[in-house]
Amino acid sequence: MAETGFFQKVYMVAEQIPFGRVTSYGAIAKYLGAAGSARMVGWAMNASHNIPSIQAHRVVNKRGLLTGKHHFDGTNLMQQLLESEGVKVINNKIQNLEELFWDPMKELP
DNA sequence: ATTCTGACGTGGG
DNA sequence: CCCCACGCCAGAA
Repeated sequence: MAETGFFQKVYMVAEQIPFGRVTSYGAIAKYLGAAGSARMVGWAMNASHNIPSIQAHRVVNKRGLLTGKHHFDGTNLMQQLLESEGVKVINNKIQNLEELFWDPMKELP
């Protein structure tokens, strides 16, 4: 089942994000070879709503801002999930981002 | 077919 | 660090 679909890859990475860790759309995009098209990753994540295994709340923009929190069920659901994992979020922004950052290019083969 | 928007990134100030 | 402007590709009206 070598599905090379774009969102398929995004799902694969999103599901592999470790607990208490976060990554950026651009990092995933680059890992997929679509560097510069980070928006497409966000678009793929939007379609990931059908997959409960996707940890979309662990995916933020490079600044650590929870840009996609508006797409979750509630308004602060994303932040609560992150804080529940030990990630400190202040003003929709992840603190200690450099420490929590998980780079698929570096962690995944 | 055209136009705008969008879960972004980068460069410059 | 923050703010502004441009570029990326796909989808919706």
